[in-house]
Amino acid sequence: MPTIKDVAREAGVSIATVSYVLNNKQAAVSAPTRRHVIEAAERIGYRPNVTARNLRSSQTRLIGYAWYDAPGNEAPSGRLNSVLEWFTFYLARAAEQAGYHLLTFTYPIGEPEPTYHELIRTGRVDAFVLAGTVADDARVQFLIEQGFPFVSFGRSNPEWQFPWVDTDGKEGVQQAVNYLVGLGHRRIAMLGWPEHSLTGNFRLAGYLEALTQAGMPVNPNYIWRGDHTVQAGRDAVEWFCRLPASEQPTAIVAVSDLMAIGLMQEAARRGLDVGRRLSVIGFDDVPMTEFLRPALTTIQQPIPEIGEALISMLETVLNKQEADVANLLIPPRLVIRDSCAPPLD
Amino acid sequence: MPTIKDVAREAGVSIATVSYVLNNKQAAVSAPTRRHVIEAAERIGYRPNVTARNLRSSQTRLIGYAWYDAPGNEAPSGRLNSVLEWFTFYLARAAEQAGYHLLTFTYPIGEPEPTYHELIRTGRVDAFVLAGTVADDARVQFLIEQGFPFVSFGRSNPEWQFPWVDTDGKEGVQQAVNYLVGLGHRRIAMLGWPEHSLTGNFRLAGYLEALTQAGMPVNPNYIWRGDHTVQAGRDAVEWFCRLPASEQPTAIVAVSDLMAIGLMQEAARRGLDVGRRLSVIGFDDVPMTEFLRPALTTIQQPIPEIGEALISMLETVLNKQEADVANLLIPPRLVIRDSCAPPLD
DNA sequence: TTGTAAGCGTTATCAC
DNA sequence: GTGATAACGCTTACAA
Repeated sequence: MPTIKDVAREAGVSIATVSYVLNNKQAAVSAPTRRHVIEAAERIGYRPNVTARNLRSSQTRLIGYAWYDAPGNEAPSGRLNSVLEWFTFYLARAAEQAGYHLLTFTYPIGEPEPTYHELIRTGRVDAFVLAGTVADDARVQFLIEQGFPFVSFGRSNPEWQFPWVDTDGKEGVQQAVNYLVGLGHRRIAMLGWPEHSLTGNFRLAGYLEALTQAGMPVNPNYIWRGDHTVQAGRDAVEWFCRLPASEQPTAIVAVSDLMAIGLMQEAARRGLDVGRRLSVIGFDDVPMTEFLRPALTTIQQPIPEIGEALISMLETVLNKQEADVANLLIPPRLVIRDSCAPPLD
Repeated sequence: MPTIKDVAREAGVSIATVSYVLNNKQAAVSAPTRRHVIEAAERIGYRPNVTARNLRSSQTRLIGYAWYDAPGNEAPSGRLNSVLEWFTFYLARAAEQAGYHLLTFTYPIGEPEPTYHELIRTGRVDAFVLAGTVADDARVQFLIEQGFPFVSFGRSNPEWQFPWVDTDGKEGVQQAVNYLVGLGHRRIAMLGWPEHSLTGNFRLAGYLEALTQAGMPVNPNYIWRGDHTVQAGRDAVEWFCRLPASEQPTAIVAVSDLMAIGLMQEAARRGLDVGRRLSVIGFDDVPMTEFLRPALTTIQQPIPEIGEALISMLETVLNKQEADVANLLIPPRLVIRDSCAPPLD
């Protein structure tokens, strides 16, 4: 590989001049010299060595990103959060446009700190992007403690000050419930996540808010909590079907597409015609949803925007000494397909 | 961050000695000195700076991996190849165990070379891992041309010599067909990919081979080709249903789970009881498959092994001057679930 | 306007 | 056994 010395020799100037020209730093380089340098660089196909540049400027232009965060994600059956997978593409692309690359890594479940710490101490990365943060997230806590730059896709404890971007799950579910109310539904149920789930609680809050705004009472029987699995969706249907016929919900909003799929499966199995007799709305717009029968109406996360927002936020964090913490809540979009209809009765 | 100088000062030795001890290179360091150095390093929490080390040893310990390779992969509807997504986890982990990290990047569809070239010329990575290679793959061709180290998950043109690991798709489909034959099926169809698909052709070869070995004739009507979409699966059912009733297949092997899902959907819509009246086998063992009704019998790719094999192959490529090209075909495994039964008639 | 040279944090060659 | 020191390829302060 040609080095800066080769360019200098080729152009008949010093390496400093080459550096000036190629970095557009010092304006005071004569036009002819500049041209010679550029042509020489072009001629011998010179590109600055990233490692050397990094060493000199004590940075890496690498952003650490751990792909797998939730327990159980290793087996195929656990690998169902396609949203995060889709997310990485946009994150990587946004990073590249900002002159960074993603360094993706893994860590043992439940013990993130050593891995993050090692990456920091060896100067491997300039910053981290977190995803799938939870309440009391150990990574957030650790990175705040270390004072190491990071941004997060997802919130954590409200008392922790750190830069994050998140989907406004509350707003999303509100849209969904409003849509169902507009369709004429009065018995609307919510399939949520366990109470410790931050994200689940935001989404549930949207459900409650929308009902309140519509002047509808909250029926505790209409809130069923389960894990992020297909089975939880099936269980929910079983639960709702146990209610007296006149009390059974005519529409269900699920906190995730995966659970909505379980909902649809079990409803179909029981002869409940989803999209007619029962309306279902998911959350995420996971790839599969549009191929379901009926195609699932769902709340689409603004994944590309989130990726871009995170990187732009990270640039701010990285450039400013004074990191005034910014947060960004991006409203999702209700994608209306075929799984909802006005109630039959 | 403490540097090697700090350790030297703390231990009262020179930086050379510190380096010797920490790299276990020169045996000739007295035991007490060695101990002092190790303790000093421990005490001040020293870890060698990766960038400096890399510059000195002209390597990066970074493996470039482009996540998104196939056209149409950007939109959620295109992002359906969860196998590749699952794969990355194991690839990243194997890389880490070998002392490397994955640098993930993206490139404009149809124009990979400039991105790969830039990564090479700037000395960003030591090697690449390719995935989703196709016939006449531009990346393979380019990297061979450049003589830059890489390994590939997937084959390409047979006349090109390069290190790859692949699932033995032929063997996998043979297993599937043998299983169906054992169940008593005589009218077995295959849902394949278009003719230009290398992977598709390997899998189809398994179908043909198995039929031949079972002494069964090949009925051209039993081979339907389509894209890697759910819709292709639906179309296939339509096609097979157009055949005279006595000729209609009692079992179908699909070249991918996604297409098998389309198969199942359309069959169900037509009242064809999958798992009883019609047997279906997929390929990949994508996450969703076990939650389908009936749970899909499918050919599971040995993803973790492939990731590990690739990294171990890459280490060979990276360490040997003389890169004698190795290839590895790993047999997949038939995962029997509920979508197959003996034929009814 | 351009060149000299220091220095980023290592590793490794050579003295001693 | 251990310590100076050169070198990796670059950026940048300072000198010319």
